[in-house]
Amino acid sequence: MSENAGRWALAEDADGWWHAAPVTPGPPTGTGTPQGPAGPRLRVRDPAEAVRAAPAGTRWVWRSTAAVYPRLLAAGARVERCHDVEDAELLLLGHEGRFGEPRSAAAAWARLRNEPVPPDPPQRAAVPGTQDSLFDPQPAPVPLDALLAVHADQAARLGATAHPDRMRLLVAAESAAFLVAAEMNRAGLPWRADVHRALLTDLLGERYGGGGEPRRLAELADEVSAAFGRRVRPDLPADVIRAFAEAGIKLKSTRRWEIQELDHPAVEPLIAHKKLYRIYTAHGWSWLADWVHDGRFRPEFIPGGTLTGRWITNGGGALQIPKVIRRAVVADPGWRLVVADADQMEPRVLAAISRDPAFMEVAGRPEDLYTAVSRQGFSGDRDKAKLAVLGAVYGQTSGDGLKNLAALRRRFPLAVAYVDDAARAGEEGRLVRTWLGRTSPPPATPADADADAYGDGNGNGGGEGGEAGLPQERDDAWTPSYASTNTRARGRFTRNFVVQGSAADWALLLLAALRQAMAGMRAELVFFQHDEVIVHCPAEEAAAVAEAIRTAGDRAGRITFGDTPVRFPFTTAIVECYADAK
DNA sequence: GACAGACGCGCC
DNA sequence: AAAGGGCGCGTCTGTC
Repeated sequence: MSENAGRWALAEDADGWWHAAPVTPGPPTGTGTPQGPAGPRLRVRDPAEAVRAAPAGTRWVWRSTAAVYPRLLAAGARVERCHDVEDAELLLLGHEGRFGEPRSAAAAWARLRNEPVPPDPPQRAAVPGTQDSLFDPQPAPVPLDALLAVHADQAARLGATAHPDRMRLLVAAESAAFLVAAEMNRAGLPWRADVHRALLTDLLGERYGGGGEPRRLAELADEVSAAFGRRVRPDLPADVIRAFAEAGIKLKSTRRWEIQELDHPAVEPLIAHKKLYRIYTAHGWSWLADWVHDGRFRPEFIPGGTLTGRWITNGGGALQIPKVIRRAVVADPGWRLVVADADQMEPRVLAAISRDPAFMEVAGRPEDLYTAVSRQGFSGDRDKAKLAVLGAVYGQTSGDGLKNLAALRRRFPLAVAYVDDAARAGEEGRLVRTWLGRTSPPPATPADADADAYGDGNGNGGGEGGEAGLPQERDDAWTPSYASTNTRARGRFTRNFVVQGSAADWALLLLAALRQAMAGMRAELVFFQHDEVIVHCPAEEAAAVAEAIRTAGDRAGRITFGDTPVRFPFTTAIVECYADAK
């Protein structure tokens, strides 16, 4: 993760030639003046040739890692580091309060020259079985000189942020994350289709006619109907609510937690049906046919896809694999899965960012964090302590959590004040940032939302009564209760944003550190889910990988948050099957 | 037939 | 016990 290795820029032209050149080192000019090439330019058909021509450790400046790096990987050209111009632009625009402006390299280049700014190309849905990248496959090419100019401009803007070192770290770490994502997309998660099929038949029964409704689902639907005395489709919420109403039970929804307390014979088969129907539709036979090929499940991982910086996956619902389905994730013969889950990641991050001395002390002990908290004002009740911490992070509004929250506030005043401050900022329409500088979007403005409880008082968002003379008819929307509901929701969002987002910051550094540590191994990162990684490796590498993960966790903590006593331990399992990890 | 939104539920 | 944060995605439903 050193910054001293030198940079090369790489760009494709409209004719499919690739141009590469070293970037002049030195301080950013701050004036948008292009940093010129420091050496001869390469013009090649295959971008991997450029990578091989540059020194090892070069940081590659390119438009989009997702667009370029899969091609390099296919040609066997791994790179150590990069600067993803379009991701950097997204982060910088957010930091500058310009959320929503186009983030493409072409747009950034146009802004530099005061020319019309092209909108970003629409995102395409993932196509099963392909490795297509997120954006339009044929974006407007950006010449190498334009790329250099945008890169120089970004360097200057990074220097002008609230904490330049942190923001530069965020950009570098998320660029590294795009490298990790491309490599994970290429590797795929080992997936035994035969195990999955056996599992489905075991849970759902045979399919009528080989491809029809599974027997067990039909039986449960019949049981539900029998309990109501008429035909009821359990997969139609309106039908279920009507049926309960006929039985004298009024329901607001058919959510499980609302139904499972009812005293009615339909409840048990209905809930069983919900569970199995979900598996059938979301991870059943058709999912298998769409997403698993040649023993691998290949979702498209997208770093920073959420507002808070958490990753998303495109296609296949990779971050929502039901626990029961994890039985199908099996290492290759002679290989292992190292499954590592960061212990209480978000509370530890809150300790690190709030600098609450008592909370940092608790988060630095080599034990379960909630148990440690429970001895501080919770009489050793771990569940209560956990609810209090989660209530603070999520913005609990009612229930026992509030009472527990008061105890938490007495023992850890700075930690609670940190999230309370973030909530107040949100309620007042201000922006908040993660530790490294990812910035929350502004509240919705009257022009682009049905209703808006903020925006007045600071002139932000206008108040001209809507656009094009279209007054917003929302007579039910502007009542005080509506406004305060929206305001509080905004506060809960920003409260959670600083913690969830700073945790996502840390996770980027974790992945970068782990990738670096595993560079000489055959081990491959194959899965990442917020606070959990899976590495697929030869059995003889498993112990070293587990140790590398432990080291990377604390190293990521120090790099992200500076000198802190807070530890970031993992629960790690070396298994052949993912389902055996918990 | 395409599309948008609501719903519900899987994960963290 | 009940309800707060972030998502993806399949289904249904209403609309054009």
